[in-house]
Amino acid sequence: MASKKASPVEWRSECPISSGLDILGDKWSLLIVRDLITYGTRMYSEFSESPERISTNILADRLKLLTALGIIERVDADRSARNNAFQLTKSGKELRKVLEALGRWSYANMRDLHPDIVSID
Amino acid sequence: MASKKASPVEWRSECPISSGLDILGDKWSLLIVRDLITYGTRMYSEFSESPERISTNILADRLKLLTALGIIERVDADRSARNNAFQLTKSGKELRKVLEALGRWSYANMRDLHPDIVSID
DNA sequence: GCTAGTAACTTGCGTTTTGCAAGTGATGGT
DNA sequence: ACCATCACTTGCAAAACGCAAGTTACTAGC
Repeated sequence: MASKKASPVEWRSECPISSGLDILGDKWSLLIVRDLITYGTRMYSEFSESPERISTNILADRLKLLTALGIIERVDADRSARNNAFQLTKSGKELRKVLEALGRWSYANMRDLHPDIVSID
Repeated sequence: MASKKASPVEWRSECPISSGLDILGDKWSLLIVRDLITYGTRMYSEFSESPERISTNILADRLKLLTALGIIERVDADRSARNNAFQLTKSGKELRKVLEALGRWSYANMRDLHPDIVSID
């Protein structure tokens, strides 16, 4: 039978900010997006090399979720996982503005508490 | 003795995006900021009335953290907690750009998965 | 100044999510 | 065909969350 797939997310309200946080409101999802903006494409094992050291179970989970939401995809949709990197979809690329705003805010406002913070590229 | 207060946050790296997520990377902190942008000031119990229904223990925790980080403050710094609302600091107000970027992204990109989502004001 | 009412938290406890380490299994280069 | 290695899974301990109920302490009215 045709399966009516539930949304991968529980939406807490109709507010777009709340809805954005329902998806991206954790410490890891936007770092995956950041890496893809920085490097263009990225293989599974490469994500683990970023300085924040995401663990593989969380990584697998988030890659699945971001794929289900249409934010990232495999570079070659038809090939197996091995040597098949991830890249941003159109929707994922549009997150650049969000990341820039967040990065700028952090650099401007957290330097007192976090002196080593660097400016965004 | 003079206490050397540790930073309220563990910074995972020097990256400003990662650092922003160290502080704000959860499902609730930015909703508190959203409410303060919307209403200007807000009392403790009023936060619980927003449609996402934050529970009081999480609320107390986040208000403490956001205060320690200088993102929010009491309207009257000298008065007791009762009837003493919260408001954004200068640094908190600058988060408006982040929220706008996030809200716009969600509205533009999540409408398929979340048909009831509304546009940001 | 005593007291009642209520805003502002705090506590306890069960559930979910995270973090770490170790394990598994497919694949593609030689 | 072999086997190194990439892409995950699994198990389990620790932390964070969610809910309901309890506690503290202003403060307005008497």
